Amino acid sequence: MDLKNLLNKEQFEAASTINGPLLILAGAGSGKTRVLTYRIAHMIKDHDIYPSQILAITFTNKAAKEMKERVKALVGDEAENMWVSTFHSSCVRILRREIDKIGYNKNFTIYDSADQKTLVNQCMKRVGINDKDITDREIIGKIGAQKDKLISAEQFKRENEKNFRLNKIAEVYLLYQKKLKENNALDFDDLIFKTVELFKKHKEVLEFYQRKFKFIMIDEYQDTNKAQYEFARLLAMEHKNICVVGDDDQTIYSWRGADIQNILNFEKDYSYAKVVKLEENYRSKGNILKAANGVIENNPHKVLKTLRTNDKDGEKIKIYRSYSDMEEAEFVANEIKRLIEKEERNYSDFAILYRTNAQSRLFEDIFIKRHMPYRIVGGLKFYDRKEIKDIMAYLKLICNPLDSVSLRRIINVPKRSIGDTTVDKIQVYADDMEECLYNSLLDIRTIPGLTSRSVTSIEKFTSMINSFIIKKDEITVSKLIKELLNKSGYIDELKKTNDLQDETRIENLQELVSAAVEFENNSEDKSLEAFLEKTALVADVDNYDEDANSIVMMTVHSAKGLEFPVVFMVGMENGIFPGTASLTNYLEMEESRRLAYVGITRAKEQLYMTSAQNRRVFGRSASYAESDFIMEIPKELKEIVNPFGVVKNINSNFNGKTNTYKANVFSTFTSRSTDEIVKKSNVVFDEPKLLEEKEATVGRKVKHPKFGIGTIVSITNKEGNTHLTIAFQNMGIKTFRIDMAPLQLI
DNA sequence: AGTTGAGTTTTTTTT
DNA sequence: AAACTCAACT
Repeated sequence: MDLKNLLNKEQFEAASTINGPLLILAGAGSGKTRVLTYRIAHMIKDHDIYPSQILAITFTNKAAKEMKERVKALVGDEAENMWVSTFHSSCVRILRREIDKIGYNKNFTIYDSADQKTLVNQCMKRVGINDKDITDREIIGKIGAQKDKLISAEQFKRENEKNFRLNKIAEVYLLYQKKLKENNALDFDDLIFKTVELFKKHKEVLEFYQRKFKFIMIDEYQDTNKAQYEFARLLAMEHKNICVVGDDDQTIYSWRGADIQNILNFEKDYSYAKVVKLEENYRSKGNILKAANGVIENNPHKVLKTLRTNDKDGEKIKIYRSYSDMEEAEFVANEIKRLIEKEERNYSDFAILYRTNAQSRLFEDIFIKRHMPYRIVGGLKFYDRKEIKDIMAYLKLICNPLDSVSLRRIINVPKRSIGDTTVDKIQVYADDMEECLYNSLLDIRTIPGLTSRSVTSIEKFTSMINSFIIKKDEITVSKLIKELLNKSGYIDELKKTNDLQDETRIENLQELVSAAVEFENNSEDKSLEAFLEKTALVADVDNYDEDANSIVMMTVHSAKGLEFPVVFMVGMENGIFPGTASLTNYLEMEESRRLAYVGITRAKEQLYMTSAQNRRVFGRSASYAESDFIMEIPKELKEIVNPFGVVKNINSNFNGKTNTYKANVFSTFTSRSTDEIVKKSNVVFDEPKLLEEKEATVGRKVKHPKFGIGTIVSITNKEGNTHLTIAFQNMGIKTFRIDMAPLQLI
């Protein structure tokens, strides 16, 4: 292959380095996917490497599919033998073959977050935790964080004997793991955790996969956690042919355990590692790239790379601030209409990016009203809908009768007069006999104290499930679902009501049957197990089709790795983006800023940033100041627009008045000179004037003579007096009465 | 056992 | 504003 002509110098360097550890620092839009695909094609075509020796890990299933397709186009069908998938999918594939060695059955069930929640709640009850003291959320978070760090329940318990609270959590963690095993189930984090455990406990298994995967590639390496890092390290130990790609400025998953150190320490972890930087951006116009750099520069970070482009500057970043959130949505809709007419754009050229899923609502409303086609990626996923989850629970049970979480979910859905009390009695019996709930159901006649009505119902239920267990390998998944919908009485129950929602539910279930048919047509392995696996591990973004002609809306997180001609970043307000958590925690703030960076760099040609002076949040009205991230974009790169498309340049009224405590404001956020920051962020210091009540809004920055500068994080009313809670940069969080405190607006 | 209604909570971000 | 939870009712 003539790589030299297909790639630029750095890209060539990266793609032609096959052996040994390689770190590719790839800035946004620098063509890393192109490099990775050519690198693989080059390995197969020019170095006679078997595709089956290649493991490539991507961040989403969509990226995996795309990469495989592109390699296939270059080298032909033999590319099918490569493993290109996410960490989770690769681990499942390994575990399906080997998990019996660590005491699970190969037909294990994957628990989604709802199943996980149910089970954790069961465990909490058993351990005797009042959910007022410790919430399930906190426990689920803690358990997940431990698993991401490869800390087992036993180890976590040992390390926290002295801390009452953590010790309680550790007890839940222990019990939770025990129950997962009894149910023959793994949660998402377990998929990675258990694979690493398997590798560590069974040398021969590890050696097999080490020998198999002589060449390993990992994309989005900056977002790997400890467990994923370890998975890769173990596999690469033998041959050391590991190539990782990433960008430290795009770490946006630290809340999921992603550790930026993984990429920063790569050269330490793998000696003689070669480092290649891809610094030429082929995606965005000059102004967009400069804006992105302007923002990310406010993070204290090592400058590992500098992105540049040869493209024209293009249009300025358009800034719009509306009166209300509804007006913001209207503005976006109008702009899209205008650009479609004036610049002959298609609906599919536009993306609306926000920080939280809940923000899609208003945009959805207006697009419906105006008959503009749109799609939402993320939010309530198809497979998260109640009716779909119910049917999936049936399927999980049929596959793995040990799965009592799924069993309990559907034993009385639709209503079969098997209530909680009855199930609890059977559960007690099952625990005594040390067998699974389903087995006890089969022994129903030997269990004392049940009404004859429930016994009959249960026998009817088990004989139905049994018949499906027998059938599951003989009929197709779609056929199985259809029969299930009828025989279980699920559809009948929905048809009985006049509820409009139930009609939608029936449609959704038909959609599920279609999804099964599609699966049968496209999948190599057509088993029920494969279907469940596929549905458990898909992200919504995996189904995003860039060719459909509609506006797309999603969170900035989901948009990672994607690009759009015109991007609207909406809700750019302190308190929304960055969120409130970022206002009090500088690490959160830095992550938010990276998120903003990711958002900005999604845009190819035009970028809008919009905000609203007033918006409804939790049904209450709230007002937030314009996002700091907008201020961080150098003023010569942006222009203010109004609803009529009129543009005006920003003639900053920056009065240059320096202030002694400015250093305090920004010192935690940046290592750069404060004067420079002040110029950049357009901060204007007014003449001393006390803060008035109507000026106090969450997210606003204020000055206190003693504590310096802080951000208002909440406003409450106590006994007729307005109290402000203010987070100071260096002095912590304080609460004041607005009419007493000598506060000054900045 | 199942329904209704009041009261409570929700917002990060996802495999 | 909507979705969810819990307790008192039928």
